Amino acid sequence: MSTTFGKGCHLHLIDGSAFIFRAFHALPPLTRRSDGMPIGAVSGFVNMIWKMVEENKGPDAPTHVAVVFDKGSHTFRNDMYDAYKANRDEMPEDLRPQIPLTRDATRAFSIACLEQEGYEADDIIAALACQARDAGGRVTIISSDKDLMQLVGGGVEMFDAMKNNRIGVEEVEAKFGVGPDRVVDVQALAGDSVDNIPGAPGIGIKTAALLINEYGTLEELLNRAEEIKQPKRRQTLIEHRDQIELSKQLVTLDCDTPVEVTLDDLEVVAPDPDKLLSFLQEMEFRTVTRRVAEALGVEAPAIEEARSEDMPEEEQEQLPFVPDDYEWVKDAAALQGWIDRINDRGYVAIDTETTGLNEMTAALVGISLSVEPGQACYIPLAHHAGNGDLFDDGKRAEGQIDLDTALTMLKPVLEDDAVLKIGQNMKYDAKIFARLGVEIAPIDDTMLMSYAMHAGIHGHGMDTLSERYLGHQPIPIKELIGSGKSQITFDKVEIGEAVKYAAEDADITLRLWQQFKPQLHRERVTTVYETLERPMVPVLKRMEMAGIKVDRDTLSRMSGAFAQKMAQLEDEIHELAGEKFNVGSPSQVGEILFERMGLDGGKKGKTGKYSTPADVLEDLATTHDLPARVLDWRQVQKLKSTYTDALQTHINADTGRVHTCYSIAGASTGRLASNDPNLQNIPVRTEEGRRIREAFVADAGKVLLSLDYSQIELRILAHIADIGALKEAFADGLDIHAATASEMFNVPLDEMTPEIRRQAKAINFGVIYGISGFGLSRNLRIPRSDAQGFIDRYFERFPGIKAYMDDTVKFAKEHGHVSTLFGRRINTPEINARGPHAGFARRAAINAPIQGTAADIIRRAMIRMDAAIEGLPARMLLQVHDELIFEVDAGAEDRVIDRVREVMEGAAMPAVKLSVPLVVDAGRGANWAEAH
DNA sequence: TGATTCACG
DNA sequence: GACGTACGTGAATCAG
Repeated sequence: MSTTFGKGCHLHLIDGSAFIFRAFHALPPLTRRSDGMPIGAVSGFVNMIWKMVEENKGPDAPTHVAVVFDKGSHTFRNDMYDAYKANRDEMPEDLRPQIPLTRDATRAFSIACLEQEGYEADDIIAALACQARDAGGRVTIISSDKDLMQLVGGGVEMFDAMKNNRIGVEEVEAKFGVGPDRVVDVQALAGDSVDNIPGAPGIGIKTAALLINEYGTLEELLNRAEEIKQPKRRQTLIEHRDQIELSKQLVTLDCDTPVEVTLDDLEVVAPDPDKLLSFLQEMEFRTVTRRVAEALGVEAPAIEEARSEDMPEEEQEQLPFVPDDYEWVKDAAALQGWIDRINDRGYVAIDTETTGLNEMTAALVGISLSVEPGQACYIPLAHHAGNGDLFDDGKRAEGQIDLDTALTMLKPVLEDDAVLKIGQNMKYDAKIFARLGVEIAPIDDTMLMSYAMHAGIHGHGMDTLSERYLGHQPIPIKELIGSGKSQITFDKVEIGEAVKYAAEDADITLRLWQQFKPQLHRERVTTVYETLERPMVPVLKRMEMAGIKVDRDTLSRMSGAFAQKMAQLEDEIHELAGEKFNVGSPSQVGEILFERMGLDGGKKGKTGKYSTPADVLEDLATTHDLPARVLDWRQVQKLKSTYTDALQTHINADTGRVHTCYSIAGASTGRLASNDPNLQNIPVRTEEGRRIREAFVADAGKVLLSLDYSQIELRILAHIADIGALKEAFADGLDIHAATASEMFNVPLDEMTPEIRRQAKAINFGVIYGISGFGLSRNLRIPRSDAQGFIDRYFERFPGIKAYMDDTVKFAKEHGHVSTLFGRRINTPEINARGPHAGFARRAAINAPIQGTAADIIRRAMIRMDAAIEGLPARMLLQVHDELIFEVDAGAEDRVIDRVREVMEGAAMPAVKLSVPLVVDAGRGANWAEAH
C-alpha cells in the first residue's frame, strides 16, 4: 500500500490556522445545543475540510495531505524580534476552547495533523513543500496567506479556498510585482502591519517592487543604496538597513525547518466512517453529519435532541430523498388521486418542466406535484419517444396524459382561492400556465421567502437552497439534458429519468416551504415577503408578457451605420498605430499605447495584461489621437453588439415585441434586475446612444409614457439622516445640487456657476455610495486633498450625514444586517471582515438602506398600479429602478399620467410618512426617446 | 471560465 | 503608514 513520495505524487498542505480564523470571523456565533459550548469555528472548519475532501476527488486528487497549525504564541521569530506579531489582538474568548477541537476534527477525517512548538504553520508548510518539490512531486498549499507566496513555482502552487482561486507564479507576480523568488525582498522592504514587520518606512509594495526590479536583489539594492536618486528613499534605505535585513529574516521561510514527519506519513487515507461520524455526532453537527453519511454510503447516526420551537428548522431531522419513491402519473385516474389529495391538504408544491428557459417561447413538457415531504409525482405531458437523434420518429412517448385533459383537470385546483400553490420562482411557472389559459393563484414562492430572509448572504436558486437548508444536492439538470452543443430539450428526456428529477424538485420546494414559513416570522420579515416580494409576481408577469414593441428596421439601419463607422475607425486606428491589431482586445491596445508608443500610465491587471479602461484612455486622448479613436470605436462597438444587433434577436416572432425577464431576487438591495435582454441599461447618456430608444415604440394608435422619480435616493437620504437643509431645499422645490453647493461654498443661488454645481452634484452622489476622498478625487479629477476638503466641509455643513454613516455601519457590525424604511433586510456578512473587502462591505452597508428604500417605494407603486389604472386604456410595460414606462391609447395620456403620478408620489404611505415630498416627472411620445 | 469593459439607475 | 476604494446591476468580448 505504502509508496515512496516522488514523481506523480501530489501533496495538499492546508493552512489550518487560517481556516479556523476565517471560519470564526465569517460565521455567526453558534453553540452546541446540549451544553452551550461555542462551536461556530469548528463547524466552519469541518465544512471547509469536507469541501476540500469532496472537491478533490478527480484525476488531480492529492495523494498526500496534511493540515498544518500554528502552535503556541512564542516562536523563534520572537527571539529575533520581540515585537513580532505584537499588534495581534488576543484570541477571542469564544475561539480558545475550539482550538483543540479543530485538531480532533482533522484526525477524525484521518488527515495528518501537524504542529510544532516554536514554529508557525508557515514554517512546516515551507519545509514539506520544499521536500515534496525536490522529490519531483506537485504541491498545492491551501491558503491565501501572502507570506506563503514565496514558495510558489517549480511545481508548488497555492489555492485560495474561499475565493476558489488558484495562485500560481503569475498571480504572485501580479500581487508583488516580482517573481516568487524575490517576494521576500519586497516584503522586507514593504513590511507588514498585520504581522508587525517593520520594513522600510514610507515604502510600500509598489515602490519595493520597483526597486527590486531595478537592482535585482535586496542585497544589491542595499549595497548600492547611495545611487538612488530620490533623496528620501535613499536616506530611508541607508538609515533602516538593519531593520530591513531583520525584516527579511522574519519573512523568509526556511526549507530546512526540522519537521517530525516524513512525506510518506502523509499519504491519503480514506476516512473511517465510524470515527468521523462519531466525532460529528459528538459535535452535534446535524447537516454535515447527514451529508457525510450520505457520501460515505452509511446511515447517519441520530443526534439526540428535543424538538423545540426556537430550534432552527434546518437542524431538524428530515426524511431522506428517495428518487424511486416518486410516482409517474400515467393516466387521468392517477391524476385525479393527486387532485383529491391536494384538495384535502389545501396546498401543493408545484413545478413545471418545459423545453427552454424563455417562458414566452418554451412549451410545457410536464408538471410535478408534492403534498408531503418525500412524496411527489411527475405528470409527463409532451415527452417524445425518441431522444432527438437520427432514429427519432418524433412519436409521443407512452404513459402520458393528453395536455388538454390534464390542464382541464388541474385548472380548478390551480385557480382555487382555497388552495395555496407553492413554487420556487413561481413567476416562471405562472407565465407558462398563463400562456395555456390558467391563472395560477394564490401562491407562495420559496425563492422570494429566502430572499426576504437571506438577501446578501447567498443566492436563492433551488440548488443553493436545497444544499444549504436541506443538506441535499438535487440531481443536476445536466445529467438529463447534457450541456453545450449536445444539449437536448426536456421533452427528449426519457420519462423514467424525468420523474426522478422533476418530482424531486417539487419535493424540495415543499420541504423548503415548510422550513421557511415559520422562519419568516422569526426573522420578522413576513410583512416584507407579503407586501413587497410575493405581490410582485403577478405584476411582473403581466409586464413581461406585455413586452414592448421594438422596430426591427430602425435597429437594422443603425447596425449598418455602426458597422461602417467601425470599419472606418478601425482603419484610422491601424494607420495611427502603424500596424494592424485587434482593437477589441484591451491587452493589444495596451501594448500599442504603452510599449510601442511609450505612453505613461499603463497598468497591468491580475492577468498581467495591460488594462485600458475609458478613464485612462480619456486622459491619453487629450494628447494623442489613437486613444481617442479607440474610445470612439468602443462606443460604437458597444452600441452595435449589445443593442442594435442583440435586441433584434430578442424580438418575439409571435408578438413582434421584446419581453424582458425581471429577477425579483437578483439584487441584494431589493432592486429588480432585468435580463434576456436587459432593458434597464438602454443608452441615454450620449446623443448617439439615446437614438437607440427611438426603436422602442408605441403600438399603432398608442403613446409611450415615462414617469420617473426625481432624485429619489437623495430625498430618502435627507429623510433618513434628517438633514434639515436638504429637506427644506426639497420642500421648496429647489435645484438640490445648486442648493447643496450654495450651502457648502457660501455662494448665493443666483451666483451659482455650473462648475460649482457639478462638484456639489458629485459629492451628493458620492455620499449615497459611501464616499471616500480617493473616489471623489477620481470622479472630479481633482487632487485628493481637495476632494477630502470638500467631504470634510460637507460633513461639517450636514452633520447628520456623518452620523447616519457611522450609525449604519455600527448597526451592521452588531446585527449583521441593515434595513430599509419598510423593513427589508439586507444582510452584511462581510462587515466585520478585515482586509480590503472591509471597505467594500462598509460602503455597501451605507448605500443599501438608501437604494433599498427607493426600490421598496417603486415596488409599492407597481403593486398598486394595476388597480389604479383599471378601466383606463393603459398597460405598464417596463421598470428602470426609478422610472415606469406605460403604453396608453392616444388621448388618454393626461388621465393616465395623473393617476400614475398620484400612486407613485404617494407610494411610501401609509407605512412610512416621508418628511420630504416625492416628485414624479412625466414625459410622452411615440417612442422611448421622446417619452423620457 | 474569468477578466475586462461599458451600458444603465 | 500604506493599500485600495465610490453603490447596485447584465451582457459582449477576449484569451486561456
